[in-house]
Amino acid sequence: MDRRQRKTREAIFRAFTDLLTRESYSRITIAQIIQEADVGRTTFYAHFETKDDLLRAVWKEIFDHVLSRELTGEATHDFSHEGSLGAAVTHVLYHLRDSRRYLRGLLSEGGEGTPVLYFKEYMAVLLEKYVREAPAGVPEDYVLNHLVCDFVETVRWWMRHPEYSPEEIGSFFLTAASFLPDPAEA
Amino acid sequence: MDRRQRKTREAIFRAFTDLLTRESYSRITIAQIIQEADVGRTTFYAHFETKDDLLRAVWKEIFDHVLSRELTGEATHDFSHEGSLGAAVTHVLYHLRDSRRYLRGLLSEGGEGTPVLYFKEYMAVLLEKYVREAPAGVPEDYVLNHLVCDFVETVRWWMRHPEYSPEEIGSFFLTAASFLPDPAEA
DNA sequence: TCATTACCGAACACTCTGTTCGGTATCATA
DNA sequence: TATGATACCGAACAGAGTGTTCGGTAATGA
Repeated sequence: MDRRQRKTREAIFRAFTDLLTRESYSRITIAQIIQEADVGRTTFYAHFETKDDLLRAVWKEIFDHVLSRELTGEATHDFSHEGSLGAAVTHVLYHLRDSRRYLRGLLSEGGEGTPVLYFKEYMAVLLEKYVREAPAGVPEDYVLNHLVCDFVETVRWWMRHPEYSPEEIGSFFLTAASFLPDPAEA
Repeated sequence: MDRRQRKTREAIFRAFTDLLTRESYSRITIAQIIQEADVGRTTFYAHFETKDDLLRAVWKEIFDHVLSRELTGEATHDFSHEGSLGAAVTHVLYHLRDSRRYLRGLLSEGGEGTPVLYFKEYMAVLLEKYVREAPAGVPEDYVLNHLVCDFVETVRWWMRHPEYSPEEIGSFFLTAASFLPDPAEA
């Protein structure tokens, strides 16, 4: 990739995440981004089709990190329970904490606007395998949807209460969410 | 209230809810509303400050109905367990089903205006009193927030699966949500 | 060196919002 | 029935934002 392209792309990313620390996603304009990135309008649209496209790229980068845990040797957190739900959740939470600076701007929109959608898609894939047998009559996709939303909501709550550790937040989630294997038995 | 005002207001409401059956909230424009309502642009802004203001009014009307159950003698649904959580939830679900025609447009994707926010505010008030003691260490506002979001998410799921009855949906919610008194003991 | 390609910025067309203004129709009341 | 208040109308306007076009400049990599 051309060095110019790389630099421009990074400048846009940095500008966007910087803005997200101050403004919520929907309030950020392209004009703000290109001004902060010191990049021409045409250049922005050469890299991203829309603001939503840039958003998707940001989520992708976050979860590329999350999913490449075996590659990064940095044992920043506990892998002793590798494979268990608790470990998986905590792992994700650690990575999200690394992005907390701008994550708040992505999640602060009270509703279920676009910015949360990509997050949910990734989490659905991650949580799918941990769904235990649903109680009689409760549809399976209801359960998964329920879990994903619980997790997203937990993270959203966390952004408003950053004093808690990933482990604490993880335990809140596990305590709150039904339909999951008991942490002890997993 | 002036008859003209009443008619205009109702025309706008009807136009708005009609549009919500076809489009999601964020995609609806003022131009569409006034065209559908056959009302002048100036007139719209004489009644509502913004589109969000109209949204709030719609939610208010829904919950005015929900909260005035003792006034309406119509026993459209079961009040035998009046006061219990199960009855309260089912009651709300019945009323929401009456609005299901346009409710979907309010809950699906939402977007910038965060149409779900007002819904959550009303539900927070309704569910507050049913929160049981949270497990040790789990903050109380986390629990309430968790509950409200579970309910909203349940309704959202319902809109995509309208074949279920209010009672069934209610039981899904009660089964899924922790932090609630056991239906039997409430 | 040199063709390629990224970048630049100004201008443009388009959509949507919310306001202003002068004029018309309808209401409530005396 | 006369009259003042007020709701409504439409056209026009300012302002903000999006996404595109185009001719020119500069960096890249082979």
